[in-house]
Amino acid sequence: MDETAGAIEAEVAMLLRLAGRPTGPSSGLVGSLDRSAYLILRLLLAEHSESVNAIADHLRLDASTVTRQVIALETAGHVTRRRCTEDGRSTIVEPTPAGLAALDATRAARSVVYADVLAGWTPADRHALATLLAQLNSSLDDRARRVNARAARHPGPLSDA
Amino acid sequence: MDETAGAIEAEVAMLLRLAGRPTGPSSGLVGSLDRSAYLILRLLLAEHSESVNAIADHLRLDASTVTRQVIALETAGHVTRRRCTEDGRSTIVEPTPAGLAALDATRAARSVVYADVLAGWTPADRHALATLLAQLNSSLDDRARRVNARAARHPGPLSDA
DNA sequence: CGCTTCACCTGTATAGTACACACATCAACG
DNA sequence: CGTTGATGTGTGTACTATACAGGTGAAGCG
Repeated sequence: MDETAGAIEAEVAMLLRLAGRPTGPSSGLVGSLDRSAYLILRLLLAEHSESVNAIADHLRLDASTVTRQVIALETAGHVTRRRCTEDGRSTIVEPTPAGLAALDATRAARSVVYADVLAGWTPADRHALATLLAQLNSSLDDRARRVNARAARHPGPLSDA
Repeated sequence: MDETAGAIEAEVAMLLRLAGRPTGPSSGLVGSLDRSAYLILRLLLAEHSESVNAIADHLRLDASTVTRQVIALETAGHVTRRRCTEDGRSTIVEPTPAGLAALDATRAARSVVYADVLAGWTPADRHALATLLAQLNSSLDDRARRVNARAARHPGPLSDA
């Protein structure tokens, strides 16, 4: 019944290989933001400001990973960090104008790449793919949250396949 | 006109984050093949035997990376390596029965995960996603080959956006 | 106050990858 | 045949992105 599940899994695995190194010198994206910086700035564009923890939650990343990435973004001048006045434990991360400009440039560069990749596609197929990918991301995120919640209740080794 | 290109790019970037760590203890895929081993064995199942270079080409990986992964697979007993008798430079990689069994187990485990992820989907949407992902992979592969060919002719720094 | 929880940061480890280079082999040519 | 160049593989090294464990300081609760 779910032969499509296996097929989709296989395609995703291959997609990770093909699209998974979008940064690095051989990708044609030199000088732009790497994927994590890109996703963080996209989030900050939508939310204006977020704590490190909130970013980690949105991106399903470890907070320590986000800490380093945010520090790198700050060093690059793309975000500012400050202690939250209401809760001195939190760090508020906000994008700078330069960061938003870099986001825009990166988005434009990547759109060009994908416009090239999708050059032969019909508008209907493009639209369908965009919709289904969004749906897939939502489903993957749902599952990650379910698994996380279960792991928190049963801190033993995972065996959920 | 190609606003969908940007949307697809954004969804792919997010998908890479959500699906990109499928191995590791928190994925529920402990004990299975990692993604590269999985893709190599899938290729060997289809082709029966391949040289290191051929694998690298199929997977768009550096040959040195494939060398290491094939050695790891050999150590794990999942493939055999031998010098090609016709061309002593080439190494012929062949799957072992144990390797094919591991591939099957991994495929099953991953199918279960994706069956779970896709549980709420209509068959039509699943089918459409599988088809469009295959199409996307094909388009990405095409572009990678085009870019590669161009880089080989103009060995300077890339600037193709 | 003292204990616990929380948010963050730092240290360390790992996977996966590429690039530069070394080595062996083949192929072609004189 | 020996030299020369191309090709396939393997090795040394480095880098990125990530997670997990542990430390530090702030908040909150009794």
